[in-house]
Amino acid sequence: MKRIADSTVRRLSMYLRYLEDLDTRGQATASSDELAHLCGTTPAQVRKDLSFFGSFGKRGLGYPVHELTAHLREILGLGQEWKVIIVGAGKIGAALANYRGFRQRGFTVVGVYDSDPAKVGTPWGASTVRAMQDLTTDVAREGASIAVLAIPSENAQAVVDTIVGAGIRAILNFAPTQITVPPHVSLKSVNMAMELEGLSFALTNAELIDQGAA
Amino acid sequence: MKRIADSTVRRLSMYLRYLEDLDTRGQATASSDELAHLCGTTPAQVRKDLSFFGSFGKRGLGYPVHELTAHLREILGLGQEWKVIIVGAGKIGAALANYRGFRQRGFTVVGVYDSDPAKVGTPWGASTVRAMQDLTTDVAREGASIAVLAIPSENAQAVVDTIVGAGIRAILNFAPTQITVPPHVSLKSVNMAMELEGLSFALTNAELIDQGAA
DNA sequence: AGGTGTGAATTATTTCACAGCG
DNA sequence: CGCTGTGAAATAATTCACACCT
Repeated sequence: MKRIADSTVRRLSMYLRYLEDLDTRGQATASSDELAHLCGTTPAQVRKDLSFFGSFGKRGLGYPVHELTAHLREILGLGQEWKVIIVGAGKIGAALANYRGFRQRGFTVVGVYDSDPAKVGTPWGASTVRAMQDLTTDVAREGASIAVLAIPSENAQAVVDTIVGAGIRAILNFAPTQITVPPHVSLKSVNMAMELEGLSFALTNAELIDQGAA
Repeated sequence: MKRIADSTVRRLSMYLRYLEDLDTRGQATASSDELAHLCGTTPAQVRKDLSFFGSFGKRGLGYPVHELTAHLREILGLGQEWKVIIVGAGKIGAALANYRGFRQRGFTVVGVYDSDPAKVGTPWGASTVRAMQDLTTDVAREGASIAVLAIPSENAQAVVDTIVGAGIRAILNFAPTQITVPPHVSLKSVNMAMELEGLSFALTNAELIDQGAA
């Protein structure tokens, strides 16, 4: 079976985002052309992306919005609730916990952890910050499978080893450092410094840039 | 002149990150092999990336750490101070303003803006949150060239038009929506929902995934 | 007509492999 | 030697273009 590229998955996520909009507005069908325009890609790309997973469209008509929305949710695995822990009770952790889209898409934060004893026990939304020592048993009890890592780089790898040992199978890493995970664990990293430096590069070397957008 | 891919620039940023570490530790040279290992890429990739910009290495020896660090900083445009405004005085804005790497790499926040009258005037670090109406004249006076957009999707495009009109030439967008900018403006988007959904997809379709890492 | 689905062509990116220099 | 720099080869991603359905 053919492998799906990361870039494809990101676009699926974007299609879903806009299809939901269209669905709410009651639009029945959308063409690859319209979807491409909304998402800043090309009609051929839209059709190719979707065709990996089936034939959802009707020739001459376009894609049924409501139906395709459901399909994409299924494909992306959003048909279930995902339990998420946040490791690191700092500003980034707070921003994420607050993030509306989080809950909206079926991601539930079941615990926030910090290694700083001063933070442990302080209120955090409806709950309180917990100690790292509790993490392993909590994850097992709650059945959390995703962790958001919002900690400094210093001992990021040690923390990763702990949470992987606890049974976490996917990690969204905000620490600006390279971490490694076993093959059965998925890892995505978001690196602010890298993005900012990309902009700095673009401003400095306008003529060398691939394209102006992202 | 050959165009530089975005992926290349991201790796340069990563090389810099680790070269700085090595430099601090007093290591004089580093081979493409060592660098690749630290950054999770391949030696050939490291050499190809660097060779776009010059011949920095010595055959049989490797790359001079201190010198290459300086070169990369220059290439990435980090030789100067970049003035940054943050639009949206919420949690994400706060997390970013707080981010150490920000200042460290020569990015200075010169203003924080919000359209909510209740937030305008409230303290923000050493400064206070300012009104959107002040943005255009402030940007011109301060010479800010980068904006971080940490606002809801609703009227993101209108805000973009305003800040582009004010003279901002690079935008880091955290709003989970597609925005368009004129060709002379650089845009990078970070989309939490997309990352999370990528993990959800990976957990759901383990066998379809391109690779386990990022 | 109007718009999907898809093999084929194109373009971009990564990896190979080796000549050549210190 | 050891390791860079780089064309050439391999792979991956995107775009084209058109047969085909409604």
